[in-house]
Amino acid sequence: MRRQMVISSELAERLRQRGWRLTAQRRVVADVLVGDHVHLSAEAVHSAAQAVLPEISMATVYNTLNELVNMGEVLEISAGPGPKRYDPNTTVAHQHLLCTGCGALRDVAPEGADALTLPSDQRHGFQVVGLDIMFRGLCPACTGT
Amino acid sequence: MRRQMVISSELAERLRQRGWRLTAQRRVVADVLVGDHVHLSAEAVHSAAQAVLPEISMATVYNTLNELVNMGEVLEISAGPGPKRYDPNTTVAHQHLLCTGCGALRDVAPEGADALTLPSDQRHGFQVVGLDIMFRGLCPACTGT
DNA sequence: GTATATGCAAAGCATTTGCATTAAA
DNA sequence: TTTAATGCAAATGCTTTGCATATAC
Repeated sequence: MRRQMVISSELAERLRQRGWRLTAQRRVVADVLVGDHVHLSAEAVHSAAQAVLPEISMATVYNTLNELVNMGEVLEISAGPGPKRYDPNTTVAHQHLLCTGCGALRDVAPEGADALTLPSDQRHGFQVVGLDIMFRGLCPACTGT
Repeated sequence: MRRQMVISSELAERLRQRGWRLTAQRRVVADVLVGDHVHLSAEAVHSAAQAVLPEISMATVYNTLNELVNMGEVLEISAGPGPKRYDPNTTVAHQHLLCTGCGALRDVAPEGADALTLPSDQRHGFQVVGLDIMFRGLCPACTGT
């Protein structure tokens, strides 16, 4: 059994070294975004951040999330209706499984993902950079029995 | 050489037989949504529809698109920023290639897509129904030489 | 001290909704 | 004739932006 050690601002500190101006707000947002199967909406990040720093604004949360996405430290996921979600799991390649009933989202590692390629006659002259896979289904709670 | 024959309402007529109340507006929207590599925004559908039926409203376009999506006759694609797009190609299984520069979207048939599965220990109890694959890259125009 | 981030409030865009009118069946 | 679709305009939800103030460096 290992307890979760709160290493405040592991990510934030790393970004500071890259020249990121480290504010209390940014540190809190970075601290919220840790772990697997974490797919928080901006709203959820804001709530969690407010628990620590009550005066943090939505605008700052959005600004910070967009910076983290542009820096490649957080993934942005648009799935189904509702707001975008933010996924801090960038170190391990993974895909997603979405419940079309309730929107629940899980990280998954499908089999055969490496073998998946786009033949050159299918590339339409594009320079292909990456791919995202979204499995759709119903979670246990939404399956009805 | 084969000229495109305008078969007015092929889709619309089929849906009428399924009990869809066939109005001029719905017929026009259905007529706009034909072909491969067709990924129109609601706005674009509205413009194209207005060329034929000037009085058609955005609300009706959205209503109709949502019905077609719910009937499984049109696919809804959320990719990157900007509005959703609508893809009438539902008969042939296919995936998408997105230009992250300009948003251009192409239908593709990747290799190895059939071999792609989610092992049961990765399903988190979900009943898996399908999957979407989005290749990301830069189109010829956005590659900069 | 200076450049940059913050908070607020307002604006923006995409989409949905309520309701009286119109049209399909 | 009846039931459902339309158009309009207002409302919604999410996200971005402008600007004066505050803060990291």
